[in-house]
Amino acid sequence: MQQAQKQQHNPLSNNQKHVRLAKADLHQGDCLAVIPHLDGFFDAVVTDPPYSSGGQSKGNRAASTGAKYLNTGSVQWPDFAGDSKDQRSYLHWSALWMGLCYEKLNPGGLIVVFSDWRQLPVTTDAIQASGFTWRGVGVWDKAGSARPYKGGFKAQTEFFVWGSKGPLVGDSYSPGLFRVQQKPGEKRHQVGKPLDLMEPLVAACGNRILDPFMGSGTTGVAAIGQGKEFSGIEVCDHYFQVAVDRIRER
Amino acid sequence: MQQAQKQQHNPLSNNQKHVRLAKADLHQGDCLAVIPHLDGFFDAVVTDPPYSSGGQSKGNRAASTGAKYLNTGSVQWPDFAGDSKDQRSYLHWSALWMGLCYEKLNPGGLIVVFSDWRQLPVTTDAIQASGFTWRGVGVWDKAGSARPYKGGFKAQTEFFVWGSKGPLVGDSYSPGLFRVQQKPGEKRHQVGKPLDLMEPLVAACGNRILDPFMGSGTTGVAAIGQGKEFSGIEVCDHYFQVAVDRIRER
DNA sequence: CCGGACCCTGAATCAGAAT
DNA sequence: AATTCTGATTCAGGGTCCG
Repeated sequence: MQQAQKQQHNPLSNNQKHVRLAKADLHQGDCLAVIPHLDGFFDAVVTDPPYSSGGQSKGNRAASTGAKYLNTGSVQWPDFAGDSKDQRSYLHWSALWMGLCYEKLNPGGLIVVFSDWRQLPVTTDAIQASGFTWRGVGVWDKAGSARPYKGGFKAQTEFFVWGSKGPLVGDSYSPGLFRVQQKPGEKRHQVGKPLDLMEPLVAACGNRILDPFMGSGTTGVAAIGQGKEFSGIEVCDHYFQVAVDRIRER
Repeated sequence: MQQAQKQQHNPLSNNQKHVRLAKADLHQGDCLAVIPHLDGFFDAVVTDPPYSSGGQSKGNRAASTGAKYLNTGSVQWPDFAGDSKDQRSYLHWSALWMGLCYEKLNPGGLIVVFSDWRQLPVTTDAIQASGFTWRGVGVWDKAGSARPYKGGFKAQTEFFVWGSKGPLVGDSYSPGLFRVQQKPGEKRHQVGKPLDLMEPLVAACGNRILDPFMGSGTTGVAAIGQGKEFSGIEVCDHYFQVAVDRIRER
């Protein structure tokens, strides 16, 4: 019986780190505490929050993410935070951080939020509750690389819910489905998204992009690679460092 | 003729049409009235109900509802701006017909219900409210054949919500995404699904299949083609005739 | 008449295997 | 491989039966 290695994150803790690069502004801390202090306004929020989906019981959800989502004992991932909420508090929490993002967006700004099938209804509720106009559900097709599902249909997709702050202003035309295989060696986060997936999403957005759940920083890498400005927030110190290193290397 | 119209709303009226073929049992009438009188039990419900997106304009949804929603502590689904009554009654109606289907399913029976992105949250609510275990969201990729969306992401997918009556009993392994182009010439119904899409869905199911919103009968054609038994219900007389003719031709 | 040991039951939880 | 299933185990609650 190990002592819980999960550290509690105090939203108001002031031991936040802050790294400023040429086109990037990276914060370590809880996004609920950090977002209100960000400077200026953004054109888009593109993010992949913790899903809080694993497990049916409180105990399962509270388990370390490393254990929860690990299938083969091959790789050890550091835990990530914020993955232990039930549906009600997930909704409330989602509406909170989305509401803070809303305040920091320019009119017409986009929001793009990833979700798995289970949290999809909650995510669409939250995006509307926080003031956005919900405009659609996009699909990430993992190109079949998912567990087979006996007697049913394989969960080979994840979803992104998207919307805007008022009328749309962009003039890009993007598909609503992206078929991208996750190459295991490329993964820097247990549940990280492939760069090939994030690049077209970021390309659909304006110039200044915010990711309040930066993780290993793939959204940032995509944004900087397209010459855009990026602000990222990550609560977990380990992944914050990974993101800083990756974005600095670009 | 006039008399028939007058009696149309009586569930037990015997001027509903009923066509019995070798492997097919086709009813013309409102599924809420017809389902309770169907004989025996089914292995699966595969259907494409009317999406009822009427009355929900983007302008309505654009209004902010955050305060209202966050103040209602115990609401399961949001009472969002504008024509929320439409959403609420769509939910109620969906839960009604799904509940009737539930009664007619064998243990472990599957339910597969199509939805567009807008009704997706309501459909997942309804499927659970009517007793089913919600197990996933599958995707129909229309292979790009959809209107471009300026400043956003093209709605090139529709979805199917699937679940089961208790533990799964089947042993098929199906993908969770189907990429099928709708060939305009093939369409027999304004929103009909391609046969190439319905065939693998039907193949994932057991032997006896029910479609309470038969439309032009594509689900039935797929089922009969696989040697399964099919029962279909369609309220609109025109489409009922189309379905009878198509299934008879098989 | 009361209290406590005892059993029973169903729900919640947990470990392990399979996909 | 951003899980699900099974079966074992724990645990709280309620009832019974004596002391």
